[in-house]
Amino acid sequence: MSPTESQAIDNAAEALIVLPRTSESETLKKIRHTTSHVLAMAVQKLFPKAQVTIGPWTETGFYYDFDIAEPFTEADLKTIKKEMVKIIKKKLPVEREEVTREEAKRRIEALGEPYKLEILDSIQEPITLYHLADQWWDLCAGPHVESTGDINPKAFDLETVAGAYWRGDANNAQLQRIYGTAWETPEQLQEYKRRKEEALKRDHRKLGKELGLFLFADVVGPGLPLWTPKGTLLRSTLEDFLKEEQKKRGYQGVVTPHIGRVDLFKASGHWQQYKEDMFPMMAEDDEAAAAEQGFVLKPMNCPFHIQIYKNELRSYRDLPMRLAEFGTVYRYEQSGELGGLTRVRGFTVDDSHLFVTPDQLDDEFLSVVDLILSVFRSLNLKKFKARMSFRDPASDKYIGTDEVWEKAQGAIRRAVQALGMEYFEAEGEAAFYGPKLDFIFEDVLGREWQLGTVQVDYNLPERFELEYVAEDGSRQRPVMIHRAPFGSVERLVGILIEEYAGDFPLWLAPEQVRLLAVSDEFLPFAREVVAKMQAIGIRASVDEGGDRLGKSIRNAEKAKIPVMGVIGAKEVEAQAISVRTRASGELGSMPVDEAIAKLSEAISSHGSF
RNA sequence: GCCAGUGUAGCUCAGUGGUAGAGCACUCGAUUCGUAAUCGAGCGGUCACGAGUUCAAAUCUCGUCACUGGCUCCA
Repeated sequence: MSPTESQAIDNAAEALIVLPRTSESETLKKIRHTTSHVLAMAVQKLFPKAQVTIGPWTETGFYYDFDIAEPFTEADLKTIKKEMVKIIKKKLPVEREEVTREEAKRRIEALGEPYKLEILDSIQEPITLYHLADQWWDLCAGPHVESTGDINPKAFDLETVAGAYWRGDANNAQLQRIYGTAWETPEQLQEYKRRKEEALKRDHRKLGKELGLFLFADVVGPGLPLWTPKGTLLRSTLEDFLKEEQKKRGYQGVVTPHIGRVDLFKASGHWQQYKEDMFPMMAEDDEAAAAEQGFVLKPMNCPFHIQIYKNELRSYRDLPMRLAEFGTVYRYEQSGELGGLTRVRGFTVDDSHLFVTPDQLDDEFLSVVDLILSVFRSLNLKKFKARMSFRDPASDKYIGTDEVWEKAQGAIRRAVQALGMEYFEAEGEAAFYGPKLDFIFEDVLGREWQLGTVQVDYNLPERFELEYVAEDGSRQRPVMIHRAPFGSVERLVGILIEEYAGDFPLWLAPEQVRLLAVSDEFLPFAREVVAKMQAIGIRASVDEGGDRLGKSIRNAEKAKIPVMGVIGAKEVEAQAISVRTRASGELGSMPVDEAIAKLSEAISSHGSF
């Protein structure tokens, strides 16, 4: 779990035990580094054939990768942990030795550790070895604690085993990785485990099921979510909100089909560069299939929007032209990559393609970033990182010339500098047609997901020979901006569920108000009140369950409904409801009209009741 | 796709070789109740699917599918 999540679930009372990230604590760096070596030593003692590779710290612990024929089991972890405790209790001194490259090579060869040899080739001087007394040593840069006795045997744990590729490359051998965590005190370890469990309670898959927002059905297929009425209300509210924002900024809605000819995607380059991520082509017969004549499900919306642009000869007076669509796309993600709503095979992009003149590019890019940031503000999303996603010049997975890429990347760099925002740069993260500015969020497990994105594209206008007529009558090529503030509605909903822990703000809540009758005789009045609320668009309902009040309240609380209205004899008499909110509890009786006015105001201002 | 784990009622889970259980939900009946669980009865499962071992399989073996964690990959 990362600190951003821990902050989210940290109440003042729970923050007594501080859990720093490894990068924030020299002590934890040393403890975790040394613990990973103790792990490796223990593994090699128990499994002499295991070869060591690397064992770095992570922000919450450490891991070590081994090459071993038989993968580790959960039971092995217990045995390994016992062996580690033994090593810790021996209080072996950790000794640093600086050696020449030749000497290191000689010693590693003597041990027969080919992976270490490869590492040696890739590191800079000084070359240091760390010894656990005279019993074990590893090529390592440190830092370490002074003795294995400095590791608290009650403050570390082995968490899980996993496969991992050598040097992160799927073409290389698959190694066996053991993940562990280590802290200064047993109390920190307990707190870490507690927070991890706490975080899991807000997992969007768990809450999505409990709140009845979406589901997956085996017969429909993996990674293809189905949205319930409640989940659909949530999605639509988000979509409507963004549509309104876009209307204010000169966007025009379009609608395009879910499938198109292969030829379209050949023209765009998708068929050549993106085929592996697409569902297989549908062809009428074998002959058509052989000739690559068929239809594919769209993995992106851009080629379709381009056709709309191309439909007429455009003038510079028409630009910028901003075509927007909530377009559902399909990508054939590998099975092991699917998970909840954050990674699916069919999802809806809040897509827009802006066709601009070169002169308009910078301003238009800035205004898109402004829209994205304002959307995040409205959703109260504060914990994100901005990533400039550039191409990897060494890779051949991109289309277009170096010159054009330099221009596009330059435009993004100018924009983030003009905005003075914090960002980081990542090579190899660009789309195949252009560089991006991406906005990255974290899920409950600390995994990072891209949500919003803006992309500068000189390549598709070229490939589709897009033009506009300039002031001087000449034909010019427009630049395209691809952008999606949400990124994907599915992923956004997943992240929002976790951010809010299922407690949606009033304006987003699928069910905003539930009226509870103290006994059945008050149901008619409750229905009357609900009808008034529904008439002005408030998502209200009556609990018709016939339960006692306590039970009805419990049900509404569990459903995380923001506002409850209790109705009994007194309320009917006074034409009022007794308001109870999820956030603040009982608020007392309030005339129906006043309650409705207040609700209505809170919803439209995105405030709370 | 790769490594590992999991799959029992709508949900959460118990059941480790001898013909399947609990709580909640749902239905019905009684109760008409004032801020987080009223009482009782009933319904509900080809134990993911398919093979195999066995006198006998939810339980053991193999395969398939799905999910979970990790790797690779990505909105």
